[in-house]
Amino acid sequence: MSLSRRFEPHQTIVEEGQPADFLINVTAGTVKLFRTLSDGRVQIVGFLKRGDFLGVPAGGAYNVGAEAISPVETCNFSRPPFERLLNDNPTLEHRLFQMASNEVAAARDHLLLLGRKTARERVATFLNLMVDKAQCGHAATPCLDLPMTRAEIADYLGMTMETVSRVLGAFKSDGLISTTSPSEITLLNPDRLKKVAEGEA
Amino acid sequence: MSLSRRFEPHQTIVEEGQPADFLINVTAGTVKLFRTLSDGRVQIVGFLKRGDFLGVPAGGAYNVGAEAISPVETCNFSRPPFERLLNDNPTLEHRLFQMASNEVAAARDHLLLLGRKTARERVATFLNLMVDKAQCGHAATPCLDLPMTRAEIADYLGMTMETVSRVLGAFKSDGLISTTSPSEITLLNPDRLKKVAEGEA
DNA sequence: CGCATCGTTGAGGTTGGTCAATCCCTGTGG
DNA sequence: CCACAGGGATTGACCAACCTCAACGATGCG
Repeated sequence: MSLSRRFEPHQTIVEEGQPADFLINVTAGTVKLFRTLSDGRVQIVGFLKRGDFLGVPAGGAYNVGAEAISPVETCNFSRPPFERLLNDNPTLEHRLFQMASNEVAAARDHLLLLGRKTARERVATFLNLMVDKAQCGHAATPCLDLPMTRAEIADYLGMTMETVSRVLGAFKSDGLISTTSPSEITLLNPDRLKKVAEGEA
Repeated sequence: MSLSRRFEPHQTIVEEGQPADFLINVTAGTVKLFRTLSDGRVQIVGFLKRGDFLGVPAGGAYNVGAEAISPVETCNFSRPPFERLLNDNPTLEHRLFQMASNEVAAARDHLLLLGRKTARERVATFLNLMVDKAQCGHAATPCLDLPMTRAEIADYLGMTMETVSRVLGAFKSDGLISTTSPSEITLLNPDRLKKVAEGEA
């Protein structure tokens, strides 16, 4: 009833509009979820990490595509037995309901970002978000290892990779961050970065 | 345990960050949900109509503000008894879970819109969405009566009211819509408008 | 009738996008 | 060991979509 699978970076996990036969739990790695327009424009709607679910109800088809960013392991539950499990186990459904509610809340933050924030604010918000997710935030100058490319960051933030790159460059000049490689970013001043993210700097 | 309330247009229903003491069910009218930045920028994250809920879990505080657009009636459930009701009634929780999943799907459409669509595409998408919600879509040339102002449409679409106005003007010149008053819009060519919404025209 | 709110229209500016060249790093094969 | 290829990242010059600011028109209400 549960099936384990592996995916390499760039590999497709589910395609938009595909019948949602499985409920997928990510057990390792990072996954991007996205929606696309017919001419190729992409919007990444979220990243999944260990413990996150994909394919929660929402009708008979996945409403997003999913692709592995780093090497990914998943645990796939075929739907009918899973639905039965839910019926017999209200606590589990309660748990999923909580997760769905958190997703709604996260989506609303994302909507504010895409609808109303400037490029600087978007990138700053993104960095803060990544720090929170990585739970390395207790350090005075937390250090990130981003699994995604500049283009993927751009697709998450509703901008172009060039602008992402320029803004990160500006943050470096401003002494807000430092980098060893493109994927390794240290936040030199988390407090100020939080203010930038909210448009207060 | 359940409390009925009325709100006039412009009246605040809940404030962002307020403790979420009630779960609110809209029984009549239209409500806007929004998030704001400290400098006054607003993003509307959704509209509620009859049957929609506000204040579903998501922790101890509302993560959005809510304001009446048209005269609104609500039914407020104080939280502790409602939680008990949920525990005793898995079917009800199942129902709310479905609604939350639908909300996630809607939010993802909205993210694609805000992150990647042009002004024309945004307005076209909005009109289509309103037709669907109003269920007057079976007519060959469905007619809308929008309860919200141009500024509110703009805040939903992540643009300015001027641009909304200009795009609607362009749609009129293109023969896509006609208007009797600013709030009354007839879709003269729903099929083509759908294509515009997806960037295929 | 006059005020207030909403909507429309116009002129001009700015942010971020586009297009293109270059850099950097890593892996590969001669 | 080094040349080269290829993907990602960076940088620059230019451009356009949309925003800003401001004036004006319509509608409704006291």
